Amino acid sequence: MAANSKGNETAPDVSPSTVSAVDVVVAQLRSLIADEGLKVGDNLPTERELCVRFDASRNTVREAMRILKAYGMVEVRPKVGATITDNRMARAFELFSFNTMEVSRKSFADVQALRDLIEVRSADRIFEMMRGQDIDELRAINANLADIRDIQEASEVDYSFHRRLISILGNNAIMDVYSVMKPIILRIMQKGKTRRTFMTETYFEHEGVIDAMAARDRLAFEYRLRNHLMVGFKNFSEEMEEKA
Amino acid sequence: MAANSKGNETAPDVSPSTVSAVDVVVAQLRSLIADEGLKVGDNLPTERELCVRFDASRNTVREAMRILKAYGMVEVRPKVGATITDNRMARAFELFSFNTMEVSRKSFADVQALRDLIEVRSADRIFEMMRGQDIDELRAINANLADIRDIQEASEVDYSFHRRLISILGNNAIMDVYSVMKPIILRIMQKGKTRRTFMTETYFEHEGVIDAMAARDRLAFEYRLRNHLMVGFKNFSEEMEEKA
DNA sequence: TACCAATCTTGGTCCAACAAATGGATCGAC
DNA sequence: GTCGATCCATTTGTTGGACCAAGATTGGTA
Repeated sequence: MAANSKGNETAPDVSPSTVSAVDVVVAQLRSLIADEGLKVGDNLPTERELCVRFDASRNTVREAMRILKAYGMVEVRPKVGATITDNRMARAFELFSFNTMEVSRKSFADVQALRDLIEVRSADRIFEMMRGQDIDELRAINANLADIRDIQEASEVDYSFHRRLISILGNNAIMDVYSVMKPIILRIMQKGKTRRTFMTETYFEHEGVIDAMAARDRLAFEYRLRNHLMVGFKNFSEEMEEKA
Repeated sequence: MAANSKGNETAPDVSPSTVSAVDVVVAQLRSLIADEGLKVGDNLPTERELCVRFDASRNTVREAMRILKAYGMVEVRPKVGATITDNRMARAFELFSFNTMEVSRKSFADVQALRDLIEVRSADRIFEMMRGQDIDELRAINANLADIRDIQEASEVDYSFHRRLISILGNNAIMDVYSVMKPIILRIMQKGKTRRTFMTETYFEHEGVIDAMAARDRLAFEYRLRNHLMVGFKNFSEEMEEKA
């Protein structure tokens, strides 16, 4: 058993002020997983065993475990222990499920600017890559806006439309970025809108974008798409104003 | 199947993880933030005050705080306390980055395309936002290429240059994306280059970009920067060919 | 063999204490 | 009076220990 410890092993180096014991344990746990070649489904040692192995108190180990749990890397069950999982994606979405805490205004603005970059400024490449099937599917997706039952569903359709649009680029990195931003994008879409707004304005704006694509009119595409994005952000800003 | 056990009737079903005390505190913290209308920058009560307010032990409060910290919702400093932040997007991207360890050739191409989008296609905004200090700092960073000792160090400087460049946009989402892509970007930069290449070609290409900024010549900026990115990727592609 | 109870294990929670860091107050010098 | 150094109190960081509840294990019994 680790006696008094406290002094810890002989490793005074590094800047100790910025590195907390919990962070060290987190790093050690990562190393442990990597070194042991642990895969999803395997179990970590018990908390008490980790204490002696890392020479840390149980509370410290538990706080480190909380971090891994929050990251969706492990799943802890009483009596069973910590099982390695890979729910990081789901966690990423949960980050924004805290509807109690509003996503900051700047976050919205930044995301919207990035969307403009991705969707509008790559218009040339979209036009270069797009096929007839892309346009057909976009129309099919947009048609779903007629049947939406609530805002939530509408924003999902809206998101699908834009996701399908950039999928034309065939760029996985961009798709990944879009996936991560999805929770925020959904919120932007929902802000200041009603079910009716989606079924009319949003629908027609999308149609306009598709029409521009079908006509291979790049300038119209850019103009309408950018305008569409701006409208969404304007709605959002107004609602923020009212709240304040 | 998992032994049902738990003869208890009418279990609240959903939320299988049983409501642990930590989860309760997390929920209470969320309510607290919402009810008090706390914004980014505000401070939460001290741990001990939260203990009495939520009737929980300090360990429980701390574990709950670890979760919020891991989610990028609060930032805790000794003596200062927990300050509300909104780094959730950065966390989301971090989580996501773990999945992209498998870097295929297409991944490189996709990342490079995204870099083109971010750096070159936002030239107008860069020119709109940039100040004299930005140019000075870019020159200072690029000057470091003269002292680099190895490829690793050189690529770090190279990355810093580009990161500083896009920081002019003042867009956190874009900065987060760039941070996530850093490992891949570094590999792209290192491919097909030598220490000498960095000290000569890369250095002068960067200087050319800075000169264009100083002269407020946007077309030259776009041309040189895009060319710079293409050169880097061309080197990379050639080395990939040889290896294959 | 099948079932059931006692026991062990393990995560969940709490407590008390000390260390380290830092913001703020106090006090002194110029 | 202003500035700076020093001291103090507060707060987070960490530790070790304790107990509990429930699942897992074991062993006994029918």
